[in-house]
Amino acid sequence: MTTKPDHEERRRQIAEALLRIAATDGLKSASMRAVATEAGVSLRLVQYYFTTKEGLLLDAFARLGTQLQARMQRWIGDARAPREVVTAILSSILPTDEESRRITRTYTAYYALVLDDPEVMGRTGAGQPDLLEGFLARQLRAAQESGGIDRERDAGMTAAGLLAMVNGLGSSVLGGQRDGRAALAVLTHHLDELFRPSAPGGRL
Amino acid sequence: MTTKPDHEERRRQIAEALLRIAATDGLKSASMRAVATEAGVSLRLVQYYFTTKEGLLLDAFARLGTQLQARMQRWIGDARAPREVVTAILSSILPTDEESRRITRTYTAYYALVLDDPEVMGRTGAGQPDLLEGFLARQLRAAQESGGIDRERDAGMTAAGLLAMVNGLGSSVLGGQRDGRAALAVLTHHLDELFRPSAPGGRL
DNA sequence: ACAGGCATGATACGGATGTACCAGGAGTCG
DNA sequence: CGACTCCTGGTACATCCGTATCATGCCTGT
Repeated sequence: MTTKPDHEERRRQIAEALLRIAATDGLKSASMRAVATEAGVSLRLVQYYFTTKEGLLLDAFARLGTQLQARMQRWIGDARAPREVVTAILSSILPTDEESRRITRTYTAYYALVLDDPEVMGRTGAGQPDLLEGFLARQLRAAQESGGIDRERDAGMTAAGLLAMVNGLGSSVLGGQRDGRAALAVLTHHLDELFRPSAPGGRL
Repeated sequence: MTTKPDHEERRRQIAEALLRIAATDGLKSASMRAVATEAGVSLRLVQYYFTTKEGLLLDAFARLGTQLQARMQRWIGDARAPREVVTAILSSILPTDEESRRITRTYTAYYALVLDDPEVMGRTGAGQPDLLEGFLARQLRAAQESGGIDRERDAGMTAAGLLAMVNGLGSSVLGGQRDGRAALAVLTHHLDELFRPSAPGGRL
């Protein structure tokens, strides 16, 4: 078993243990020792593969981002119509099933962490939202081109608003204010509002 | 000075010290000792007035809620028209000035805390959002009555969406993705979108 | 086959935290 | 006047954390 454990594989194993703990007991419970136990390795091993705890946190965070991105891709699937793509993107973020609940929860934990240590994460995770918002805005503009959305809407503003709304809805679900279904209902309601069938003879 | 320090006054002094620390250095930096130092009292005093740390956290949280409510009342002022009330409520939450930034930041810290200890806060802070959402929905319905908003809109859904959006915008501001002005711009854009009977006039 | 280095285990160290304990001062009421 | 109760201070204790240190094994290259 000690034969060439493939550095990367070990790192993945440990980082995912961290994420597992963060999702269930919160990030503050993810001590080095707890991660080691969860991953089934010794404390020294965790220290070896990730010299410092910050290193471990950053690496795990990057993997979390990859997981979310993969989930989004999966939800988008082969959808090509802008409305479907937009719906898929936004719905995939909402904590409706166990996976998304786990991801959202962990993301929030990291968010709280970055608020306490404002400089720790430079743009490791800060660039993502802007990219996503830009992509979303482009999809909305495409929908405008094809007549699905009123052309007078500001795509950038709408994208920002939708993303913020989904984010807020996720928080409310995690906070127990409503469940995933209700959150999804709010989202789809607003998407229906946005993609309203334009009345014949001009917009209302 | 040792004469009847008025229990309540002392508690306020200490709890506000906790909030001050939470707003600047994060909740995790708000140790008993740090709070004591910030409040200018001895550690024993903090222990005396709030037996346990959880007691202190809960008390401070209640005061934070009061502060936010007071701010909202102040922003609403003497506004009576539904649109103005709605705008005031939502804008007051957004981290645009130092006070709201402090409040939002601290609220977020508590939110992260409650995610780790799901049972600690029963409904101490869980009832508030629902009440606010109900109030907001009622204002929206009033706006529909007076013709400010399309009568076919679902007021409940809209209220939930707006609140979630403001919440998400606040997070993005705290995360450094945009500043308070930009967040306010997104909000007002959506409010303009909502409150338009049929007249597409010039925008500001 | 042997040496060198990568990988792993056990444990120690300094610091911080929440809470408990002991001791004393001040005001009040018998 | 004396005792009792409410406050306040100083400090100790047990625990957990991240990290560092020492020692040892196994694989590989030559």
